[in-house]
Amino acid sequence: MAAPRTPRGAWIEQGLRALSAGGPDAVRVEVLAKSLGVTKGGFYGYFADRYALLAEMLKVWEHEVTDEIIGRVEAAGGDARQRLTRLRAIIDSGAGLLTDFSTDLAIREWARRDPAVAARLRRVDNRRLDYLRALYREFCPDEDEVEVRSLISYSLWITSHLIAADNGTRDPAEVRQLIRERFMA
Amino acid sequence: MAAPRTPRGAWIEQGLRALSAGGPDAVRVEVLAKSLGVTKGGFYGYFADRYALLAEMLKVWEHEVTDEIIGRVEAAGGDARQRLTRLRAIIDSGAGLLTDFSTDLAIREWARRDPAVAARLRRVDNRRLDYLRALYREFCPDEDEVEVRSLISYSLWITSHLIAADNGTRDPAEVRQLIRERFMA
DNA sequence: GATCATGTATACGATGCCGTATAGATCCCA
DNA sequence: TGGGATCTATACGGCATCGTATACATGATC
Repeated sequence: MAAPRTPRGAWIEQGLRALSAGGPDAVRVEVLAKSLGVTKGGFYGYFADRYALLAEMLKVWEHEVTDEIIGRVEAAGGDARQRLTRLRAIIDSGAGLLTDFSTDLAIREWARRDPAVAARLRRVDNRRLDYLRALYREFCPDEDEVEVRSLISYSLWITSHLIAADNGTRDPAEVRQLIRERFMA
Repeated sequence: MAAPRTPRGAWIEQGLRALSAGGPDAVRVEVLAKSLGVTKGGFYGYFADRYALLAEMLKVWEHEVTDEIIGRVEAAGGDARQRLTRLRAIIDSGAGLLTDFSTDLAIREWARRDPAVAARLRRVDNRRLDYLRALYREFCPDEDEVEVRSLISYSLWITSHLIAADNGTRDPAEVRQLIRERFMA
């Protein structure tokens, strides 16, 4: 059993890279092969077709951007405010292919044309919002307030990668910081 | 000079429809032709190539989603709160191909891989946020507060079409309404 | 009604990617 | 060191789309 020069995981990882950079349409078998320095010869040993790869990519992504990250935040312990801060640090560090927001956005766009992707995205959004709610609830007694803070936090994180504006009277990053401080109060 | 069965504008409109539905990669000349009940024969009389069409689409989009909408809101007059309400009504009605958020999102994703698109998107975001700031400023004296409200409003509008979550203790739409009421205060 | 500009259909070669088939290379293990 | 499993390169036919070239259709104008 020869060690694969290009194991299954390498195809998935490169696929996610391509997805992140160019959307689902950019995930082409021959293009991935080329960027892996290989021909597509081995690909069809791991995957039935291009769609099987896309499905696998989604599965890996879902796990990484929910359980994996939440696990890492929880592992270090601390109170809710500390964990919120750590969550933000991990997410914003962009460490890792999957916590990079580009992938998130590409999948959001993809979800609009593929119901299966939409279903998976809904699970991810629910899981993440549930986690935010749980954290805010620890120091915020009013349930409406918990909902408001969770939704605003999540929305601002998403749009911080999406809105390109830059000509307000304040730097957008400053404004976001201002908002965050109010919520941690 | 025969009246064109498929005038220039028809190609642009159909292009925007395709963009909205499937992203920039879905804007294919032959596909558009087919959906217009025509072959691509006439296309190259209007546009040098596929990229010329994409550029034209962007130009039309930019005008429609900024000047056009702002103009309509302003035309009807009223105080800032009334105009904010009307802006929301127009935007959420989804009336028209271009106020549909799908196009917005497709262009946002596109902007991540094309600097020219990114530049145009930045102009659009700036224009929209400037308008929001101007409205909030009319009844909100604190400039930080104006920035906070504008950014949250815009972010929530975007994510309302982007986040699929549905399992909180409140309906997401309710939560957004709650947030809006606080800002109009 | 003939002319002419303009829009349209059709045919073409080129390119990029798909999925399959087959043969060669490589490494583990006996 | 040879067998066998597994990964890889190459070649193939097929399909979609590109942009070009050319001939046909149609309606305005004289």
